[in-house]
Amino acid sequence: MKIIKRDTDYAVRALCLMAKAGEKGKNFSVSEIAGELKIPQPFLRKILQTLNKKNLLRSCKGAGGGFRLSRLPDKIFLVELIEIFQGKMKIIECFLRKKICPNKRDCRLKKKLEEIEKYVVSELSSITIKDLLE
Amino acid sequence: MKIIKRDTDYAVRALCLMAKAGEKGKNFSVSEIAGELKIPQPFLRKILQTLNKKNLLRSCKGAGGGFRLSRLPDKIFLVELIEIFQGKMKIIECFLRKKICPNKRDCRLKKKLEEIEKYVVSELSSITIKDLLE
DNA sequence: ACATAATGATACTAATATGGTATCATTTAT
DNA sequence: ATAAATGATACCATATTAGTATCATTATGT
Repeated sequence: MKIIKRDTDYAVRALCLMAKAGEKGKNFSVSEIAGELKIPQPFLRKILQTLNKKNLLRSCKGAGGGFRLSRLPDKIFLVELIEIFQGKMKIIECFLRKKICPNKRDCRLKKKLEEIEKYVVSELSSITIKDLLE
Repeated sequence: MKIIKRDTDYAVRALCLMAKAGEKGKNFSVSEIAGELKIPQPFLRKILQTLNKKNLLRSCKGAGGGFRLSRLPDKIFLVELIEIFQGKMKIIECFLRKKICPNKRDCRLKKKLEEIEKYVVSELSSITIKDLLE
C-alpha cells in the first residue's frame, strides 16, 4: 500500500527542480518542468495551479509567464504537500468509528495510535524541499 | 486520507468479537458475526476466508461449522492484519522512484523516511487484538 | 492592435482500487 | 437425504486516482 500518491510525488519533484535551478524569482513554465521531469503536462499544470492557490507558488500569466517558488525551499514542508493533495493522515479514525473499544476515553490503543500519528506528522514536518536537494 | 481500509477494520472487529466471547474453540458462523456487528454478510465471509488462508482462523465446514481463532488474541498483531489486506506500508518508495535525490545511497531523506517507517511498523506490531479488548 | 504564449477555471474521461454480491461446489451434522 | 455451513471464484458497483480538453483571461513583443 502506497502512502504517497502520484500528485504529491509530482509536486515534490517539481518543487525540487525549481529550487535547484532557482536563481531568485526565476519563472518556470509548465511545459518546461513537464518536459524535464517527464510528467504529463496538463496534469502537472493542475498540480501547480493547486500549489499556487495554496500560496506555495506564485504565478504569472501571459507570454514569458509561469510559476516560481514563493518561499525558500527550507520553508516548504513535506507534510504540507501531503496534506494539500491527500488530506490529513488519519491512522486512528477507523478502528474507533463504531467504538469497537468499550471504554471510550482512556483506551490504551487510542493513545498509542495517537502517539504514532503525532510522531509521523512531526517527523514529516521536519523534512523540507531543501533536504531533498543535498 | 484514511490509512485503514474497510476490510482491515472489519477483520479487526470480527476478531475482537471472537476473542471476547471466546471460550476456547468456540465456532462462530459468518452470519452470527455479521449480524452482531452489522457487516454485510458475504463481504465478511470473504474476509474470514482470507484470514483462514493466512492461518489466523481455522474453519469448519458443514452444519454447525464456522470459524474460530487459531491463536490467542495476544498473538494477533495489528500490523499483520493491515499487511494482509492492504499490503506493506510504503512511505518511502514514491519519493525515490525516479531518484529525485541525486546522491543515491547516503541521502538523509531516505534514512529519515526509513526511520519513520520502521517506527510505525514496530509500534503497530506491538498492538494486539487483546489490547483492543481491555 | 494583434498574434502568441502563458496561466485560471472547470468539466470531462479513463483507469484502478475498493467495497460488495452471486453462485456453484464441497463438507458435515443430524 | 437434507440442511447448514465454508471454499473458490467470478462478477458487479462505487469511489478514488490519474489524466485530458477547452474556453477564458492576461501579459509580452512586434
